Amino acid sequence: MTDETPAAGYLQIGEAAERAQLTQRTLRYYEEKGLLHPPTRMEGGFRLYSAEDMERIGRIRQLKDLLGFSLADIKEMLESDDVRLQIRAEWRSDADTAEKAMKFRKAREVTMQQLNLLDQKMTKMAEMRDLLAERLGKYDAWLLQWAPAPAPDREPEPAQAEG
Amino acid sequence: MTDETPAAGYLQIGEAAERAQLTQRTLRYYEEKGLLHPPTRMEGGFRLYSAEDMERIGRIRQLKDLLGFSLADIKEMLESDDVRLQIRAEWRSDADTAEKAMKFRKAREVTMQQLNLLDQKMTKMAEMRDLLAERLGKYDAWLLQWAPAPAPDREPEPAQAEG
DNA sequence: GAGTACGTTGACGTTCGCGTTAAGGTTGAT
DNA sequence: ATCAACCTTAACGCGAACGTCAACGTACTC
Repeated sequence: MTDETPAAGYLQIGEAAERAQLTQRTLRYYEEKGLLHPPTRMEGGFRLYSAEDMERIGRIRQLKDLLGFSLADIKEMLESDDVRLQIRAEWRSDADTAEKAMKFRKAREVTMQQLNLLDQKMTKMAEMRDLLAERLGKYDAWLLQWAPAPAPDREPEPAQAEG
Repeated sequence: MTDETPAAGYLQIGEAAERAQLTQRTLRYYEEKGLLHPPTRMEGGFRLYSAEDMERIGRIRQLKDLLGFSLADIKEMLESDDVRLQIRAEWRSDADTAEKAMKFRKAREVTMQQLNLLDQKMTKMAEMRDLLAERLGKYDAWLLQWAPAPAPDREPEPAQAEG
Protein backbone atom coordinates (compact mmCIF):
# COMPACT_ATOMS: atom_id res chain seq x y z
CA MET A 1 0.00 0.00 0.00
CA THR A 2 2.40 2.73 -1.02
CA ASP A 3 -0.41 5.19 -0.89
CA GLU A 4 0.52 8.64 -2.03
CA THR A 5 -2.64 10.34 -0.90
CA PRO A 6 -2.80 11.17 2.79
CA ALA A 7 -6.55 10.67 3.04
CA ALA A 8 -8.71 8.80 0.59
CA GLY A 9 -9.45 11.01 -2.36
CA TYR A 10 -8.00 14.09 -0.80
CA LEU A 11 -5.04 15.90 -2.27
CA GLN A 12 -2.43 18.04 -0.63
CA ILE A 13 -1.75 21.34 -2.23
CA GLY A 14 1.23 20.07 -4.20
CA GLU A 15 -0.66 17.37 -6.05
CA ALA A 16 -3.72 19.54 -6.35
CA ALA A 17 -1.75 22.31 -7.97
CA GLU A 18 -0.01 19.96 -10.33
CA ARG A 19 -3.21 18.32 -11.48
CA ALA A 20 -4.93 21.65 -11.93
CA GLN A 21 -1.95 23.08 -13.79
CA LEU A 22 -1.70 25.90 -11.34
CA THR A 23 0.82 26.87 -8.70
CA GLN A 24 0.35 26.39 -5.01
CA ARG A 25 0.55 30.12 -4.63
CA THR A 26 -2.35 30.53 -6.98
CA LEU A 27 -4.50 28.08 -5.06
CA ARG A 28 -3.78 29.87 -1.82
CA TYR A 29 -4.46 33.15 -3.55
CA TYR A 30 -7.81 31.97 -4.80
CA GLU A 31 -8.69 30.85 -1.33
CA GLU A 32 -7.58 34.17 0.07
CA LYS A 33 -9.78 35.96 -2.44
CA GLY A 34 -12.78 33.85 -1.60
CA LEU A 35 -12.95 31.94 -4.84
CA LEU A 36 -12.22 28.69 -3.09
CA HIS A 37 -13.83 27.69 0.14
CA PRO A 38 -11.22 27.07 2.81
CA PRO A 39 -10.43 23.41 2.30
CA THR A 40 -10.30 20.94 5.14
CA ARG A 41 -6.98 20.60 6.87
CA MET A 42 -4.87 17.89 8.36
CA GLU A 43 -3.95 18.01 12.02
CA GLY A 44 -0.83 19.95 11.28
CA GLY A 45 -2.60 22.46 9.16
CA PHE A 46 -1.89 21.06 5.70
CA ARG A 47 -4.62 21.79 3.20
CA LEU A 48 -6.61 18.88 1.86
CA TYR A 49 -8.51 19.38 -1.36
CA SER A 50 -11.58 17.29 -2.02
CA ALA A 51 -12.88 16.21 -5.40
CA GLU A 52 -15.41 19.00 -5.23
CA ASP A 53 -12.67 21.47 -4.55
CA MET A 54 -10.82 20.21 -7.58
CA GLU A 55 -13.91 20.58 -9.71
CA ARG A 56 -14.32 24.12 -8.57
CA ILE A 57 -10.72 24.84 -9.35
CA GLY A 58 -11.31 23.49 -12.80
CA ARG A 59 -14.28 25.76 -13.27
CA ILE A 60 -12.15 28.72 -12.28
CA ARG A 61 -9.54 27.85 -14.88
CA GLN A 62 -12.22 27.49 -17.49
CA LEU A 63 -13.80 30.81 -16.75
CA LYS A 64 -10.48 32.53 -16.66
CA ASP A 65 -8.70 31.03 -19.63
CA LEU A 66 -11.71 30.47 -21.79
CA LEU A 67 -13.67 33.59 -21.23
CA GLY A 68 -11.00 35.88 -19.88
CA PHE A 69 -13.01 36.94 -16.88
CA SER A 70 -11.50 38.64 -13.88
CA LEU A 71 -11.30 36.78 -10.63
CA ALA A 72 -13.92 39.13 -9.26
CA ASP A 73 -16.33 38.18 -12.03
CA ILE A 74 -15.56 34.53 -11.55
CA LYS A 75 -16.25 34.82 -7.88
CA GLU A 76 -19.71 36.12 -8.62
CA MET A 77 -20.42 33.35 -11.04
CA LEU A 78 -19.25 30.73 -8.62
CA GLU A 79 -21.37 32.19 -5.89
CA SER A 80 -24.43 31.65 -8.02
CA ASP A 81 -23.32 28.07 -8.33
CA ASP A 82 -23.10 27.92 -4.59
CA VAL A 83 -26.68 29.01 -4.33
CA ARG A 84 -27.60 26.10 -6.50
CA LEU A 85 -25.65 23.63 -4.42
CA GLN A 86 -27.03 25.09 -1.26
CA ILE A 87 -30.50 24.51 -2.54
CA ARG A 88 -29.71 20.88 -3.16
CA ALA A 89 -28.28 20.58 0.32
CA GLU A 90 -31.28 22.20 1.95
CA TRP A 91 -33.56 20.11 -0.14
CA ARG A 92 -34.92 18.08 2.71
CA SER A 93 -35.32 21.01 5.04
CA ASP A 94 -38.96 21.89 5.44
CA ALA A 95 -38.60 25.51 4.55
CA ASP A 96 -41.80 26.43 2.84
CA THR A 97 -42.13 26.13 -0.88
CA ALA A 98 -42.37 29.85 -1.46
CA GLU A 99 -38.96 30.41 -0.03
CA LYS A 100 -37.49 27.71 -2.17
CA ALA A 101 -39.15 29.21 -5.19
CA MET A 102 -37.50 32.52 -4.46
CA LYS A 103 -34.11 30.94 -4.36
CA PHE A 104 -34.83 29.05 -7.51
CA ARG A 105 -35.85 32.18 -9.29
CA LYS A 106 -32.73 33.89 -8.12
CA ALA A 107 -30.57 31.03 -9.29
CA ARG A 108 -32.45 30.92 -12.55
CA GLU A 109 -31.89 34.57 -13.17
CA VAL A 110 -28.19 34.39 -12.58
CA THR A 111 -27.92 31.36 -14.81
CA MET A 112 -29.83 33.20 -17.49
CA GLN A 113 -27.44 36.12 -17.35
CA GLN A 114 -24.49 33.82 -17.65
CA LEU A 115 -26.11 32.09 -20.55
CA ASN A 116 -26.91 35.28 -22.37
CA LEU A 117 -23.41 36.53 -21.87
CA LEU A 118 -22.02 33.32 -23.25
CA ASP A 119 -24.32 33.48 -26.23
CA GLN A 120 -23.22 36.98 -27.00
CA LYS A 121 -19.61 35.99 -26.90
CA MET A 122 -20.22 32.91 -28.99
CA THR A 123 -22.03 34.89 -31.63
CA LYS A 124 -19.21 37.34 -31.98
CA MET A 125 -16.67 34.58 -31.98
CA ALA A 126 -18.55 32.83 -34.73
CA GLU A 127 -18.37 35.99 -36.78
CA MET A 128 -14.66 36.18 -36.25
CA ARG A 129 -14.34 32.55 -37.15
CA ASP A 130 -16.15 32.99 -40.42
CA LEU A 131 -13.91 35.87 -41.28
CA LEU A 132 -10.82 33.83 -40.63
CA ALA A 133 -12.19 30.86 -42.52
CA GLU A 134 -12.92 33.01 -45.51
CA ARG A 135 -9.45 34.44 -45.39
CA LEU A 136 -8.00 30.97 -45.23
CA GLY A 137 -10.03 29.99 -48.24
CA LYS A 138 -8.54 32.79 -50.24
CA TYR A 139 -5.04 31.78 -49.32
CA ASP A 140 -5.70 28.22 -50.32
CA ALA A 141 -7.27 29.26 -53.59
CA TRP A 142 -4.29 31.38 -54.46
CA LEU A 143 -1.80 28.72 -53.46
CA LEU A 144 -3.68 26.06 -55.34
CA GLN A 145 -3.61 28.11 -58.48
CA TRP A 146 -0.13 29.51 -58.33
CA ALA A 147 1.92 27.18 -56.20
CA PRO A 148 0.67 23.60 -56.39
CA ALA A 149 3.55 22.41 -54.26
CA PRO A 150 2.72 21.00 -50.80
CA ALA A 151 -0.78 19.95 -49.98
CA PRO A 152 -2.33 21.92 -47.13
CA ASP A 153 -1.41 20.60 -43.71
CA ARG A 154 -4.81 19.80 -42.38
CA GLU A 155 -8.23 21.14 -43.07
CA PRO A 156 -10.04 22.46 -40.06
CA GLU A 157 -13.53 21.06 -40.07
CA PRO A 158 -16.25 23.65 -39.93
CA ALA A 159 -16.57 24.16 -36.20
CA GLN A 160 -20.11 22.98 -35.70
CA ALA A 161 -22.03 24.44 -38.56
CA GLU A 162 -24.11 21.92 -40.33
CA GLY A 163 -27.46 22.09 -41.98
CA MET B 1 -18.73 73.72 -43.80
CA THR B 2 -18.18 73.60 -40.07
CA ASP B 3 -15.79 70.74 -40.47
CA GLU B 4 -14.68 69.19 -37.23
CA THR B 5 -12.02 66.96 -38.67
CA PRO B 6 -8.66 68.60 -39.22
CA ALA B 7 -7.83 66.56 -42.30
CA ALA B 8 -10.32 64.67 -44.40
CA GLY B 9 -11.18 61.42 -42.74
CA TYR B 10 -8.48 61.70 -40.14
CA LEU B 11 -9.24 61.88 -36.46
CA GLN B 12 -7.30 63.44 -33.67
CA ILE B 13 -6.76 61.31 -30.64
CA GLY B 14 -9.69 62.77 -28.76
CA GLU B 15 -12.30 61.85 -31.31
CA ALA B 16 -10.58 58.60 -32.08
CA ALA B 17 -10.64 57.56 -28.46
CA GLU B 18 -14.26 58.53 -28.05
CA ARG B 19 -15.39 56.60 -31.09
CA ALA B 20 -13.40 53.57 -30.10
CA GLN B 21 -14.68 53.73 -26.54
CA LEU B 22 -11.17 53.88 -25.23
CA THR B 23 -9.11 56.54 -23.51
CA GLN B 24 -6.41 58.58 -25.14
CA ARG B 25 -3.96 57.05 -22.76
CA THR B 26 -4.91 53.62 -23.95
CA LEU B 27 -4.35 54.53 -27.58
CA ARG B 28 -0.96 55.94 -26.81
CA TYR B 29 -0.19 52.89 -24.75
CA TYR B 30 -1.11 50.57 -27.58
CA GLU B 31 1.12 52.54 -29.87
CA GLU B 32 3.92 52.41 -27.34
CA LYS B 33 3.54 48.65 -27.11
CA GLY B 34 3.62 48.23 -30.84
CA LEU B 35 0.00 47.22 -31.29
CA LEU B 36 -0.71 50.31 -33.30
CA HIS B 37 1.57 51.62 -35.99
CA PRO B 38 2.67 55.17 -35.22
CA PRO B 39 -0.07 57.22 -36.82
CA THR B 40 0.65 60.18 -39.06
CA ARG B 41 1.05 63.48 -37.31
CA MET B 42 0.14 67.08 -37.89
CA GLU B 43 2.83 69.72 -38.12
CA GLY B 44 2.71 70.34 -34.45
CA GLY B 45 2.94 66.68 -33.58
CA PHE B 46 -0.72 65.88 -33.00
CA ARG B 47 -1.62 62.32 -33.89
CA LEU B 48 -3.94 61.72 -36.82
CA TYR B 49 -5.71 58.40 -37.01
CA SER B 50 -6.78 57.03 -40.36
CA ALA B 51 -9.74 54.79 -41.03
CA GLU B 52 -7.39 51.83 -41.15
CA ASP B 53 -6.03 52.79 -37.78
CA MET B 54 -9.53 52.90 -36.43
CA GLU B 55 -10.26 49.46 -37.83
CA ARG B 56 -7.19 48.08 -36.21
CA ILE B 57 -8.20 49.63 -32.92
CA GLY B 58 -11.53 47.93 -33.25
CA ARG B 59 -9.87 44.59 -33.82
CA ILE B 60 -7.84 45.07 -30.68
CA ARG B 61 -10.94 45.71 -28.64
CA GLN B 62 -12.56 42.63 -30.06
CA LEU B 63 -9.65 40.40 -29.31
CA LYS B 64 -9.29 41.77 -25.84
CA ASP B 65 -12.87 41.91 -24.69
CA LEU B 66 -14.15 38.95 -26.59
CA LEU B 67 -11.38 36.47 -26.18
CA GLY B 68 -9.61 37.89 -23.19
CA PHE B 69 -6.20 37.79 -24.81
CA SER B 70 -3.23 39.67 -23.49
CA LEU B 71 -1.93 42.59 -25.45
CA ALA B 72 1.13 40.52 -26.26
CA ASP B 73 -1.04 37.83 -27.82
CA ILE B 74 -3.03 40.40 -29.69
CA LYS B 75 0.12 41.92 -31.03
CA GLU B 76 1.11 38.60 -32.52
CA MET B 77 -2.26 38.13 -34.11
CA LEU B 78 -2.21 41.59 -35.58
CA GLU B 79 1.24 41.07 -36.96
CA SER B 80 -0.02 38.16 -38.94
CA ASP B 81 -2.66 40.48 -40.27
CA ASP B 82 0.08 42.86 -41.25
CA VAL B 83 1.71 40.17 -43.30
CA ARG B 84 -1.53 39.80 -45.17
CA LEU B 85 -1.86 43.50 -45.80
CA GLN B 86 1.73 43.73 -46.80
CA ILE B 87 1.14 41.08 -49.38
CA ARG B 88 -1.71 43.06 -50.82
CA ALA B 89 0.45 46.16 -50.90
CA GLU B 90 3.31 44.40 -52.60
CA TRP B 91 0.92 42.81 -54.97
CA ARG B 92 2.09 44.70 -58.01
CA SER B 93 5.74 44.38 -57.22
CA ASP B 94 7.36 41.87 -59.52
CA ALA B 95 8.89 39.74 -56.84
CA ASP B 96 8.88 36.24 -58.15
CA THR B 97 5.96 33.99 -57.54
CA ALA B 98 7.87 31.63 -55.31
CA GLU B 99 8.55 34.35 -52.83
CA LYS B 100 4.95 35.37 -52.76
CA ALA B 101 3.94 31.78 -52.25
CA MET B 102 6.18 31.60 -49.23
CA LYS B 103 4.53 34.59 -47.70
CA PHE B 104 1.13 33.22 -48.47
CA ARG B 105 1.95 29.95 -46.83
CA LYS B 106 3.20 31.80 -43.81
CA ALA B 107 0.07 33.88 -43.64
CA ARG B 108 -2.04 30.81 -44.18
CA GLU B 109 -0.36 28.99 -41.35
CA VAL B 110 -0.86 31.80 -38.90
CA THR B 111 -4.47 32.16 -39.90
CA MET B 112 -4.91 28.45 -39.41
CA GLN B 113 -3.52 28.64 -35.92
CA GLN B 114 -5.84 31.47 -35.08
CA LEU B 115 -8.74 29.56 -36.48
CA ASN B 116 -7.91 26.41 -34.58
CA LEU B 117 -7.55 28.38 -31.40
CA LEU B 118 -10.90 29.97 -31.95
CA ASP B 119 -12.50 26.62 -32.68
CA GLN B 120 -11.10 25.20 -29.49
CA LYS B 121 -12.51 28.05 -27.50
CA MET B 122 -15.85 27.84 -29.22
CA THR B 123 -16.12 24.15 -28.57
CA LYS B 124 -15.45 24.57 -24.89
CA MET B 125 -17.81 27.48 -24.71
CA ALA B 126 -20.49 25.43 -26.37
CA GLU B 127 -20.02 22.77 -23.72
CA MET B 128 -20.39 25.35 -21.00
CA ARG B 129 -23.42 26.73 -22.71
CA ASP B 130 -25.13 23.38 -22.87
CA LEU B 131 -24.45 22.86 -19.22
CA LEU B 132 -25.98 26.16 -18.31
CA ALA B 133 -28.93 25.61 -20.59
CA GLU B 134 -29.62 22.26 -19.00
CA ARG B 135 -29.41 23.80 -15.59
CA LEU B 136 -31.81 26.50 -16.61
CA GLY B 137 -34.21 23.88 -17.87
CA LYS B 138 -34.23 22.19 -14.50
CA TYR B 139 -34.98 25.43 -12.74
CA ASP B 140 -37.83 26.15 -15.08
CA ALA B 141 -39.24 22.68 -14.71
CA TRP B 142 -39.22 22.96 -10.97
CA LEU B 143 -40.72 26.41 -10.96
CA LEU B 144 -43.37 25.41 -13.43
CA GLN B 145 -44.42 22.52 -11.28
CA TRP B 146 -44.22 24.09 -7.85
CA ALA B 147 -44.58 27.81 -8.33
CA PRO B 148 -46.69 28.71 -11.31
CA ALA B 149 -46.47 32.37 -10.48
CA PRO B 150 -44.62 34.66 -12.92
CA ALA B 151 -43.90 33.48 -16.42
CA PRO B 152 -40.21 33.25 -17.24
CA ASP B 153 -38.66 36.55 -18.34
CA ARG B 154 -37.48 35.56 -21.76
CA GLU B 155 -36.35 32.33 -23.26
CA PRO B 156 -32.89 32.39 -24.74
CA GLU B 157 -33.06 30.68 -28.10
CA PRO B 158 -30.70 27.76 -28.45
CA ALA B 159 -27.55 29.55 -29.62
CA GLN B 160 -26.85 27.50 -32.71
CA ALA B 161 -27.22 23.94 -31.63
CA GLU B 162 -29.43 21.95 -33.87
CA GLY B 163 -29.25 18.61 -35.57
C1' DG C 1 16.00 11.70 16.74
C1' DA C 2 17.75 13.17 12.47
C1' DG C 3 16.88 14.01 7.86
C1' DT C 4 14.22 15.23 4.01
C1' DA C 5 10.26 16.38 1.55
C1' DC C 6 6.36 18.95 1.87
C1' DG C 7 3.65 22.26 3.95
C1' DT C 8 2.47 26.98 6.59
C1' DT C 9 2.08 32.10 6.92
C1' DG C 10 3.81 36.56 6.07
C1' DA C 11 5.81 40.04 3.30
C1' DC C 12 7.88 42.12 -0.37
C1' DG C 13 8.58 42.12 -5.62
C1' DT C 14 6.87 42.00 -10.45
C1' DT C 15 4.25 42.49 -14.70
C1' DC C 16 0.29 44.05 -17.04
C1' DG C 17 -2.82 47.56 -18.42
C1' DC C 18 -3.76 51.31 -17.97
C1' DG C 19 -5.12 56.17 -14.69
C1' DT C 20 -3.45 60.40 -13.28
C1' DT C 21 -1.08 64.50 -12.62
C1' DA C 22 2.58 67.78 -14.19
C1' DA C 23 4.63 70.92 -17.35
C1' DG C 24 4.42 72.57 -21.47
C1' DG C 25 3.49 73.00 -26.82
C1' DT C 26 -0.25 73.56 -30.92
C1' DT C 27 -4.46 75.01 -33.14
C1' DG C 28 -7.97 77.92 -34.36
C1' DA C 29 -10.88 81.71 -33.23
C1' DT C 30 -11.29 86.31 -31.76
C1' DA D 1 -1.70 88.82 -29.12
C1' DT D 2 -4.34 86.17 -26.43
C1' DC D 3 -7.33 82.61 -25.05
C1' DA D 4 -9.52 78.11 -24.64
C1' DA D 5 -9.48 73.70 -26.22
C1' DC D 6 -6.72 70.26 -27.56
C1' DC D 7 -2.59 68.01 -27.79
C1' DT D 8 2.50 66.36 -26.37
C1' DT D 9 5.90 63.60 -23.41
C1' DA D 10 7.49 62.08 -18.94
C1' DA D 11 6.83 60.15 -14.81
C1' DC D 12 4.64 58.35 -10.98
C1' DG D 13 0.63 55.51 -9.17
C1' DC D 14 -2.41 51.60 -8.82
C1' DG D 15 -5.11 47.26 -8.58
C1' DA D 16 -5.02 42.59 -10.31
C1' DA D 17 -2.82 38.30 -10.24
C1' DC D 18 0.30 36.21 -9.02
C1' DG D 19 6.10 35.08 -8.13
C1' DT D 20 9.51 34.73 -4.81
C1' DC D 21 11.98 34.55 -0.78
C1' DA D 22 12.30 33.95 4.40
C1' DA D 23 11.44 31.70 8.56
C1' DC D 24 9.43 28.14 10.40
C1' DG D 25 6.23 23.88 11.31
C1' DT D 26 4.78 18.78 9.83
C1' DA D 27 4.90 14.14 8.08
C1' DC D 28 7.18 10.19 7.22
C1' DT D 29 11.39 7.37 6.74
C1' DC D 30 15.43 5.30 8.40
